[in-house]
Amino acid sequence: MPIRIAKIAVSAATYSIDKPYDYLVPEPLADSIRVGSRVSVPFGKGNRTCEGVVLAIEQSSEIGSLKSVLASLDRENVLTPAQIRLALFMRERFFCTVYDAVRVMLPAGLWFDAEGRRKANDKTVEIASLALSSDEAEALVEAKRLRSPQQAALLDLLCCFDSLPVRDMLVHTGAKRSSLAALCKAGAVELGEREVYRRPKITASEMRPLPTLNESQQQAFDGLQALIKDDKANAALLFGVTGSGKTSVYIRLIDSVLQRGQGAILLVPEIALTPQMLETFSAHFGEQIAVLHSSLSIGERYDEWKRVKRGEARLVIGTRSAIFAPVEDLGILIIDEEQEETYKSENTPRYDAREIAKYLCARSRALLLFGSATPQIVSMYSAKKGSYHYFELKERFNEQELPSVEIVDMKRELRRGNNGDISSLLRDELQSNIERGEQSILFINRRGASKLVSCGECGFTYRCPNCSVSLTYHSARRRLMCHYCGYSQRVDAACPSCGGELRYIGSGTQHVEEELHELFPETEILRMDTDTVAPVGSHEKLFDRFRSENIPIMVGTQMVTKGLNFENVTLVGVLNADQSLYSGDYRAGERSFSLITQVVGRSGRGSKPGRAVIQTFTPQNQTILQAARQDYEDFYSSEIELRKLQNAPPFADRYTITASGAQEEQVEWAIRYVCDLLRLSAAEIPGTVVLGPAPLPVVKVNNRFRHRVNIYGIDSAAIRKAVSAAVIECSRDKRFRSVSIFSDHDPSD
DNA sequence: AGCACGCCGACT
DNA sequence: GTCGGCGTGCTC
Repeated sequence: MPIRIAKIAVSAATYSIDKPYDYLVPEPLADSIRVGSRVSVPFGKGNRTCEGVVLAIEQSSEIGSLKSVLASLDRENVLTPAQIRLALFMRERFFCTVYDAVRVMLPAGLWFDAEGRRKANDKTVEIASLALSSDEAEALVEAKRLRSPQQAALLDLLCCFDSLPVRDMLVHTGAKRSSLAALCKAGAVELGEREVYRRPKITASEMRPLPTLNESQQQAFDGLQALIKDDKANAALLFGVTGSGKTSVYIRLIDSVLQRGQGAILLVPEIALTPQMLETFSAHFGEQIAVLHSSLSIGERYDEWKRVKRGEARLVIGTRSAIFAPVEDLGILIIDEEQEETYKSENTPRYDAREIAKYLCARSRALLLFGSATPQIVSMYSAKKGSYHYFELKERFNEQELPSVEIVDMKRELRRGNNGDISSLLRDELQSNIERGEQSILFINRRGASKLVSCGECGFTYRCPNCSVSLTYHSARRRLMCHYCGYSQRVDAACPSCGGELRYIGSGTQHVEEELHELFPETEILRMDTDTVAPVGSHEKLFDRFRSENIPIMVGTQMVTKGLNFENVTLVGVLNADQSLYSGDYRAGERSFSLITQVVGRSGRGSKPGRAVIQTFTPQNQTILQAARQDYEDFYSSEIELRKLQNAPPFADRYTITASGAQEEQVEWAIRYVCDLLRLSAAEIPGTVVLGPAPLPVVKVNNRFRHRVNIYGIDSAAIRKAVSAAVIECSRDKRFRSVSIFSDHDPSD
């Protein structure tokens, strides 16, 4: 008799021991255990039960000394063969276990809590249906009319609709449950259950016809549509300045894919997934859309996932993790604002949705479309060298003029005796906007937006006890907080070290708001920051207020830079443009350019021309000047030269290995060992360099010290192999037990 | 990571 | 004798 053996990826395995483990499939479970279903299995010396996913099933005549699968956890295969392949790909690409990959691919509702209960179940409603022919039922209605009017009403309702949810029937007729029970007992009505979906609320709207395209949109659309029909694995970059109407092109492309009977995925950065945006898509695609993002409830996400898996929704719109939606026969995968860092996960598995997108499109011969007003340098490089098809939307919609931009030198401002956050030019511009009844937006770079508390006499500053950073003051909570571990404490009345007076430095949004109040005492100001712990939808409400109440000035961080169109905004100010330029990361330039470009693009979206004021301490900085001119081409050509000199992407791929632990000497010892291993294998890979080890800029977080080594090179596959081998060897080495080690592809921290 | 096994010292 | 400390090695 042949024996069935299941190859299983187990949840208890760490990266260094992760591989398919063989288990016997006991005869009674033979039917329920399938490739792609989850099981529970014993693992390790203690045989503690853990979860596993079946990767393959093989027949064998050997009766080895294998353990047996304990139970099946799914009735169906929750993973398709394609998803299993993807999990294996992710292990190789992102240095995670197969189970880590599986965990992030499936919706949270499918997972089990500590008691082994599912976190979300299929939701059903109780329905009542007619158990009689309509003639009999109508006769019964007449018979009941006088003595049992409630029963008659219920029956009457069912004569019109064959079956209805019980709740609705009772509410509608005002009948008691007992009346329905009586009808059941009499055999006139049957009760049953029907599955329902928990859907995220999208503001309902009338269906709209497809958008008509202007000439340049039409050209891009024609070219891209040809690539869809091509049935090859094509990738394309759509470069479109802010306001050039990329969304209309997306809509037409998605429509064309759906018409062909294929599926589509549209990824957007967290911040762009606004109700307005969803409303636009729902007005074109209605019920075909499934929405997947982090603020859905577990049940909603689970049901949206089911709708995709069952093929009922063929267009998925969502943030990073929506890349895992099980869309059959993918025709197009669009990544909007492809430069956004939110597409890369900072937790295990440290996946990049853009990398997964490339993999998926290559496999399913779908069109991969990256859209951006400020593409990543690496993407534009691919386009220039021809590995991506390239399309451009040149005109702003309605042929609006780009805003006129002024750069203000804040050093000069300081010399003139203005040590506030608002330059005199910006003040004058704000003044004239207030007088004209037009709106203004002021943007504060997030990195500069925190407030330090320090002693004026002895220079004391508050430090986090768990991390190597200063605490920042959050006026909303009136407490000192750590951005890294969440530690918070109250602030003292006087310096705890010398008793001197404490000063608050830095320009938080609140600080700017106060300064504005002094400058314009009569004017209402709306403040919006990312760090205020805000309930879902509250940003929307603030934006709505800003629009509808025509509030003259809005001050904010990151939030205010993205996507939204405000007709009446004709002035934007960037208060500290330099803040993001000098972080030491090779992407700092590209981040700043993108940020400033987007802020400036907020101005003049309506009929009136826009202005922008950029305040900086380095007014000659090339990136700032290029962003001010919205000159991507120029930025690209200088930046690409820089990258060549730095041997940075796209000229070399970068991987890192990070060691962390409570004792810094141990961590340093381990990372030095990793570094040696890496140098040894890098010597065998041409064009590869190992840099480091070095402590991270913030060396201690949550009482753990972090040190890192970088490896740069062209042969990515070989480098990944070397990196993986080094990580495995080091984590198996008992000398480094107290140290944990992980690797990542080009992290941005 | 997490668990058993084993080899050694301290204590009933 | 034997209980329990932690160093070592393996996980189908």
